[in-house]
Amino acid sequence: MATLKDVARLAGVSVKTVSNVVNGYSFVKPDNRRRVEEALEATGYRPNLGARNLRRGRTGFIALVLPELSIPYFAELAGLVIAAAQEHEWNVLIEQTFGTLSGERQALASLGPHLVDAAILSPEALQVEDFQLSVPAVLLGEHDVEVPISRVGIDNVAAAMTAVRHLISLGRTRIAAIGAHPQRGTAALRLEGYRAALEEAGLPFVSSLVVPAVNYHRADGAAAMRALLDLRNPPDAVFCFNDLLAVGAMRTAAERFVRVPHDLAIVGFDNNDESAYSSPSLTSVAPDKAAIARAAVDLLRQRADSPDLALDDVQTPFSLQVRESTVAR
Amino acid sequence: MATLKDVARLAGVSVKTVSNVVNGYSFVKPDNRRRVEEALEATGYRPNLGARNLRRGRTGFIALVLPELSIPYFAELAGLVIAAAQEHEWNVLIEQTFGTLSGERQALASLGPHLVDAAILSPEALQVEDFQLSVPAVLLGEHDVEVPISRVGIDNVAAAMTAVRHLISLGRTRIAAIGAHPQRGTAALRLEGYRAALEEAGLPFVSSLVVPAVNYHRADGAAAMRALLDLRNPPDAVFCFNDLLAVGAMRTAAERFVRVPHDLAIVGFDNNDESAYSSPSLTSVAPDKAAIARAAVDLLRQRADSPDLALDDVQTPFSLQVRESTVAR
DNA sequence: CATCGTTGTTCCAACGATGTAAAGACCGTG
DNA sequence: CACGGTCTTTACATCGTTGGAACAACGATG
Repeated sequence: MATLKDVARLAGVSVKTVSNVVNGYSFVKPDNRRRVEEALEATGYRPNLGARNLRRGRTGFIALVLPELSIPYFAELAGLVIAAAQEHEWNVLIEQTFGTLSGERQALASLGPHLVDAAILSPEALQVEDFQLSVPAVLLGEHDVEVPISRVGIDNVAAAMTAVRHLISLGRTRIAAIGAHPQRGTAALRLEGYRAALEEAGLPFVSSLVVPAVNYHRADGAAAMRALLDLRNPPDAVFCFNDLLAVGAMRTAAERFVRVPHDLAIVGFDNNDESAYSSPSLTSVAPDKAAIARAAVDLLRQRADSPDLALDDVQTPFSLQVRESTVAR
Repeated sequence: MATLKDVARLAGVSVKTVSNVVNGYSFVKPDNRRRVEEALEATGYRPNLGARNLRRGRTGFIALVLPELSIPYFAELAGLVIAAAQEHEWNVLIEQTFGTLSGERQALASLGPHLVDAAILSPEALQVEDFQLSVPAVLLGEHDVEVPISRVGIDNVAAAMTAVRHLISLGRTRIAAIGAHPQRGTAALRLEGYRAALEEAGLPFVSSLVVPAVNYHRADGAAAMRALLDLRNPPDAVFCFNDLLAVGAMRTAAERFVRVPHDLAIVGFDNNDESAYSSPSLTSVAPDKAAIARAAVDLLRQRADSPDLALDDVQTPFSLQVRESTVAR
């Protein structure tokens, strides 16, 4: 592999001059520039990023800390983050925490400043005291605890209200919620939105219609739905806190011969790609994932360049994708 | 951020002694070792990976080049590769090619030896002449062209035969195939297996029942299924070359009121997580993704340590997950 | 023609870690 | 107590790059 030295020898100039050409420094004689460029071409020179970053004090990487890539929402988001990072000449390092506190702590611990320039975090269990980071970071999604980190995400309360209002507008009155979770900040906010929409419509808040979910996997949605259908007075609609839960719920409904959407309307959250193709297709709250990815990376780029910018809180847009899983009674 | 120098000063020893302690060199006096360890603890020292790798000539990264993270198969695989790489102290850099030749060439070009120690490739369009790599690499999946690179994957012909034999054993006789593709090596192999299974059973090969797919997305499966249902004599079973195509096909069937599995049995390929939760759930060829990830990383570790090991071709196991989408006539 | 500013180039040091060689400490032995 | 051999530590160079200072060349200016 060719180094600057090799190129310099071939072009008959100093190493620094080659470096200047590579980095687009203006004052290089046309003649030398040509010779250097020819030598670069001839040797197929590619800068050694390790060395460059050692010298510059940057690494060229950002970390993306998320629960699990096998969860479609995070996979889709990761793809978008990678694309957005590329435009800032950043490479993305993905760390999976599997949603556990220890996994998250471990991921954070490995985020020394020599490994990454910045980090995008999507934690589920972290405590306030864990957020002692040595690099600029941004939190994806809202959390109910106050942490000294910038955030990017949608307004979860408003989004949940939109979903539940939609169900109410269809004449549904016994609306369940799947996905309550004592630790998750977003869960608390979505529950708050659910509650607010019910209240607004004068519907009672029935605690037996609120089902927790340990994880947010399909199996958890299926189990929660079983519990709901076993109630003496089952719901006529369900608001699921993510699409996987909704898919699980739909599966249980099908097994129990409960007709979706007629007997049971279902709304999900995240608008996964798969949700447009289920039968029936799933109505879902659709955060603008590309906007989230872009905003997060942009925010980090700014913080990486000037570290003491104030905290920011970027609200990205969302919409409600109405599909077959919700119709009027 | 503390460096070896800081630790050395604090412990009252030379930089190299600290380095020796950090790297587990045996001959350090207990007394010094203790002092160094205390100093390491006190300063919270973490090695600068850039510098270490510059010196050692390795980067600590491997590349995972794949079409798109939003495709569940690759997302699941990526998660497993990351986990497997972690055990070898490798970080994974994901590059998306979006299945285009230019995207793949670009990804390959960026794989200089100073960026990554090795690479895992999942190409779709690359030509033989593109495989001039400067780092050890392994190809995921089989390809019909011969390339001088080690491979890891299942036996696609056998897997396809297993799927089609299953349909035949259920009494299906007009079996379609969705996913033919002129460029993709795996497509050719799966088609070969499809053909072989038909022949073995004495069933005719009907070319109108073989539908190509440009991409392997859900929409392509839906479109292909529409074409099949428009035939004068539509199929009673479909073998889809991946689960996304199968999900699309199921969706079209539902829209057209074709009953799956009774009127139409469907088999997919990849066994995505979502396939267990569709209604009906999807029978699918299930490659052992964890085994693939592990084998690929292990193989690269060996090649990284001793670069001139011979080419290898690891066959990983697969099974057929029979679910609701296939029953006897 | 001495001086100056501009332009272009080179030399040197540094980023933080590690391999090498050599020096130093320490032991037992003759 | 000099010697050799085994531990233990250190100084130094080095990986490939870039920032800064120094230097060199140049025409223009007074």
